[in-house]
Amino acid sequence: MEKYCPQELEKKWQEQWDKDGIYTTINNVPGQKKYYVLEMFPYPSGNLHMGHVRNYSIGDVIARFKRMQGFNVLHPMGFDAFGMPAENAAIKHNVKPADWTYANMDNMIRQQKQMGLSYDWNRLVQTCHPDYYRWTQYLFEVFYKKGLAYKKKATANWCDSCKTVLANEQVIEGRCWRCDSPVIKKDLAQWFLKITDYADTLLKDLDKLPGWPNRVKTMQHNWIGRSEGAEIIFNIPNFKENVTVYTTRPDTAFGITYMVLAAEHPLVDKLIKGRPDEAQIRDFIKRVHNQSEIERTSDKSEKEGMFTGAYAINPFNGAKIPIWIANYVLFEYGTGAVMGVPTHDSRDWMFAGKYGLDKKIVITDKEGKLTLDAMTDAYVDDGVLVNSGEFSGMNNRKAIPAMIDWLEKNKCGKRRINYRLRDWLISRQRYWGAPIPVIYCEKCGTVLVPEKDLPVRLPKDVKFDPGVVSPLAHSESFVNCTCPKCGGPAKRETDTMDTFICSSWYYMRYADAKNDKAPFDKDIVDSWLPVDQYIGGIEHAILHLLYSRFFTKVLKDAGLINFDEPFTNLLTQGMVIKDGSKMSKSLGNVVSPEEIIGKYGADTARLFILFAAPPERDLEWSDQGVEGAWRFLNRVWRIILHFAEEIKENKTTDVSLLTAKEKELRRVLHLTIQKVTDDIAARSNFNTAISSIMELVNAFYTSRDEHLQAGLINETATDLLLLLAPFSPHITEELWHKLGKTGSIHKAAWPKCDHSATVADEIEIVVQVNGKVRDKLKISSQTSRDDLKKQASELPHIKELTNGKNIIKIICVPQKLVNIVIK
RNA sequence: GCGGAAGUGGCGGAAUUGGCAGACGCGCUGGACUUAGGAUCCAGUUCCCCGUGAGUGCAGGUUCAAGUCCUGUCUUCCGCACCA
Repeated sequence: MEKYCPQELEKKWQEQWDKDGIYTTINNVPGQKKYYVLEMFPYPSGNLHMGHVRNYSIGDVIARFKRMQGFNVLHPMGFDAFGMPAENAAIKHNVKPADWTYANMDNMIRQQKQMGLSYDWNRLVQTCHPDYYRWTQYLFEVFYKKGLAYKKKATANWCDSCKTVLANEQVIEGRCWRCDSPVIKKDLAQWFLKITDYADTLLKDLDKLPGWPNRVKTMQHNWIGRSEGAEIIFNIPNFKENVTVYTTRPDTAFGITYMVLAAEHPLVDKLIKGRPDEAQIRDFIKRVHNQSEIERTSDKSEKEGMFTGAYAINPFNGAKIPIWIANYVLFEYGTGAVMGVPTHDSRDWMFAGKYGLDKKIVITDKEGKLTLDAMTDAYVDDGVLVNSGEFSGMNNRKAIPAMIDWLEKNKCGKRRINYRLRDWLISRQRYWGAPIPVIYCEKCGTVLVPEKDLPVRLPKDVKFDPGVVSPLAHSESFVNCTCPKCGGPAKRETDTMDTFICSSWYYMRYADAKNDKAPFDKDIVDSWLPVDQYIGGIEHAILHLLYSRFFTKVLKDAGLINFDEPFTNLLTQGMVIKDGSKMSKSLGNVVSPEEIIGKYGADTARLFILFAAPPERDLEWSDQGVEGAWRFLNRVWRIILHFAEEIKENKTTDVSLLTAKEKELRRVLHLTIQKVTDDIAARSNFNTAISSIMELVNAFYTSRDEHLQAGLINETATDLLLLLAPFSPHITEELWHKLGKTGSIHKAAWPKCDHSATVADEIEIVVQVNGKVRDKLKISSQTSRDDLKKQASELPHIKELTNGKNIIKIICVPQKLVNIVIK
């Protein structure tokens, strides 16, 4: 028998598929329903890792399955090709970022082709290509024209290793998401996208995404961080100023004993000017402002504050309260000023305790026995208002709207909804990104580069040296230009865009990847999108997935598209780990996909990675598991070739002539069809789909010597190959042709379950006594309930157990079990 | 602290609607074939005091019946974290 040799046959079929263009997708095929399956495109680091292999294997199974089910499937691939590593390579190895990036992409495409993935390569998208970033710039201008892009001076997160600023979403526990260096604060004029305008929609529309994991939705929910509360305006009589605080607990307002401003609050300067301790306070402010994210949020960092010497008036009761400055108040959130209620807020309790500030109880527990002396921490539960003027006696929850009404009536406050989400900082002081298409003219101010002049191309005369900030600023040919409005001398913006902008719309570009008149044609995009199934890592739960939702909503409002959520179903795959931790160079536990494919072939690699764990869970790499997958494919190879002669007769099964054993094999076959179809389509449980195919193969082996009907052999072999085709596309294609079948197996129709074949004549019923299995009963599946009860209770072993006991009742679950309850 | 997910054999994992716990694979044990096998095929493999036994992190509860539902609790992982 010919040996299974994947190295030869995989290459052969990859070339054949390419030649025949069997994965080329045509837009809008009449009579076919569309299905868009997409894996998150990779950063072109140079080599595929196992995480990629897992990601693409999952997507490819779905794509192939849907194609066989008759859908018109869009399954494209591309590269998120801008970003820091290309620049680092330029600095380190003196190669141009473009050369490095394109060489890496070529290599990764070669590796992807080696995996036998069914992409339509005609739709390849590379975000660093001028034909793509031209439209990224165009979309920036769409945002700008809608007032959703603006430049402002702000305290930004700065990564001193990457020499650039970062968006909030890109700071992970005080560190840079890419290089893990500590993030520091820096005041810079930066471009922002107004994602906060969409905070409420982004939050509410999470409900429109039943196909997303709850985990991701919860994370986005928390990230957006909506809270309902009130603004309260406090007068500062000595300075003729007002300060507004934001609070979610206006019901505690009579308990305010102090107020705290953020160090950056604009009023601070005025309040402390000329005070004897002004210098000390300014030192304190400076220190707080320069505190890194890590210092600020570490558990050890104490709440620290200083008194400004000024007092504000509580509008509710006229109380005079001291104004403090403290490190725990964030300028960016709310109004940058908070009220202090030590008795009903734990943080305030600690702060007041440390600095000896007053405490006043305004909410009491059910017994009304709350006393300051007995308290060891703030009382944050609900209760009844006391010491609260006209509101005393009210339930505190009910007092909240009442007290806000009072504020509005007396013009010293109002209702307010607040979000934790901040605007998206998109400027990057780097070279390898899409230039922000803006020109600064002394006469005309900020001017957009006219559409006809796009793209603003990256210059080639750039030197890469370590530590250089904004390489574009050093390129005179780039910076100096003429104003599009007045024709006078002007300067270009030298920042580039966050690469997350490029990846916020690439999935739309695939639909119409070669359009040179627009980012895409509206009708074509609307015909393909939203993406039916998106697959990627959980690490993008907030970042890419939130940004993409935002882009989709803005582009819809701009009339460019007609859908408001980009991804209908989301599958977040787990990591590939080895020896208990994530594969990484530093741990030396990396397994190279190319090596595995070289040794066993892509079919084995794909099969193992899909079989070893369900997709959402982390997957422990196992060399022995790979051997198992390899053995299984060899088993398939041998059993199919064993029956080659019978199969070539190409007969259909004559159901009327089947023996009992043949019937059983055919039953297993059709149960497998049902199970595999359900596992792929409804559950994305590829591991159990594969295990049931293995069971089918085992059953085929078991009945190998039964002189099976040629029709049944043909049916079993054909359907087996079809079921396995999405997982291991090469071996199934090879066997398909060896058996004399015509056309590509990947163009064939998915097998249908014959439900009449899945019914067993005789079934086994479990017989329990008091819930414990005591016997089993083989009966016809047609047996009536009463008959079943009777037969079960008359089993000799059961009779022994029930003899002399009272039978209280008999539970009967059809097709499954009988439970006799005795006493 | 808040929010989320998960705890099942030696290992990866299965049990979809409350109905035989451990499918499938790995590993291990034995057999067959063989000059030989680390190939292949077949069989066995939760544990123990080996029976009317125990068993899905732990302690309770509901039910004829619980890995699955309820209450409490422990552990691990992940996300957010002075957000007022």
